[in-house]
Amino acid sequence: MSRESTPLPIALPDAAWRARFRRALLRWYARAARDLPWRRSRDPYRVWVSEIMLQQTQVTTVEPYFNRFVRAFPTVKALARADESRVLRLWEGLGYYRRARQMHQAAQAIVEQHAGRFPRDRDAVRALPGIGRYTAGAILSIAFDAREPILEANTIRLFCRVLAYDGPPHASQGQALLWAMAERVLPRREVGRLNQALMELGSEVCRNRTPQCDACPVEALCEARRRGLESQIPRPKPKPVFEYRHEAAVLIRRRGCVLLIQRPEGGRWAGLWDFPRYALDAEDDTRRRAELVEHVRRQTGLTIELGSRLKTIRHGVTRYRITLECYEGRCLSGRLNRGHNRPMRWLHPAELDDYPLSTTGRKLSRLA
DNA sequence: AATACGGGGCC
DNA sequence: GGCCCAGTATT
Repeated sequence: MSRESTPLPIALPDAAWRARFRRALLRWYARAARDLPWRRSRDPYRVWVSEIMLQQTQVTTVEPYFNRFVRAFPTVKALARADESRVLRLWEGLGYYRRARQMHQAAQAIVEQHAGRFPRDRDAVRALPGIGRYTAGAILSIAFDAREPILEANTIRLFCRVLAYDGPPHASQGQALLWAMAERVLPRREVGRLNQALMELGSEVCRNRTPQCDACPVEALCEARRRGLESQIPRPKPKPVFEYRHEAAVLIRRRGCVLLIQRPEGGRWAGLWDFPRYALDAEDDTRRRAELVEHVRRQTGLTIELGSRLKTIRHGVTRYRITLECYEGRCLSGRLNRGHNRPMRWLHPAELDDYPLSTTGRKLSRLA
């Protein structure tokens, strides 16, 4: 049977080139590899945890989170039987919280369907929530030396330059080319080592802004370097348009407790706890604060008296940026509105440690 | 193919 | 302030 596949935009290197490339890369990696916590063991569970945490997250950010996490949950089974709120608590500040929920769910699936042993089968791994093509390839190659390719930020940049491919790397044509390259470059054995060496080279030498071509083991094989194009490849991504908005967060106090709400399912920070927040017009201050008292009364049934403004936080969030003004409120009367669909609780400040909070919520909790 | 999903590192 | 980061799932 014949399948019509779109031809690759440019030709892939031949076998002799690939052999030279692998040899130079591995020689360099033997000398230059960083000592990272998840490289000290090939336990598939640890490899898995690291790969999930490293999705869209830099190595230096992940390191402390990884160490705490595997200490708290050393095995798949330990993770599977943990409370989700404890898992989220250890994920606090890392972002993309769906990763933590999906990893927790996947751990339970591994216990039920694979007797608690991380599966070696490609399709079984891909079937786990939160594991896509990259992460499956990374785990299978690093933990089991399966001959599986990977493609991620570092190797996209590396391959684009080596091949002098200046098309958009995330479009389907670019992805086809780069995944094909990722597969063709693999050796027969020690696949995990090679995949990690590719990422290490992309991260440490073939850097985004300032490629260190003088220190690169494959400089002589790099087509972008040969043409002097290394600083123009890959082409920068089109920037998303941000929406700017203002919100107010309120610390409402009553008898030594503060009011928390749980963020609704389906939205941002789903299921995490937070201080009540209200969208505001960025207008004059007195009117804003009067509106705020009314918002709180309508939404919670509480009558509050606002104290001083505590601080203003700017934080960048995907696709919009919030300026958050934090007010202190004292609860004068009223009770929590039962009809409101968001769960709310009065909590002692000491109890806040037991609840997974949004990042800004955690910052606010230190004021409580 | 486009979009939602976070927060911090680093210039 | 902007750009980027060991991507995945959904529409």
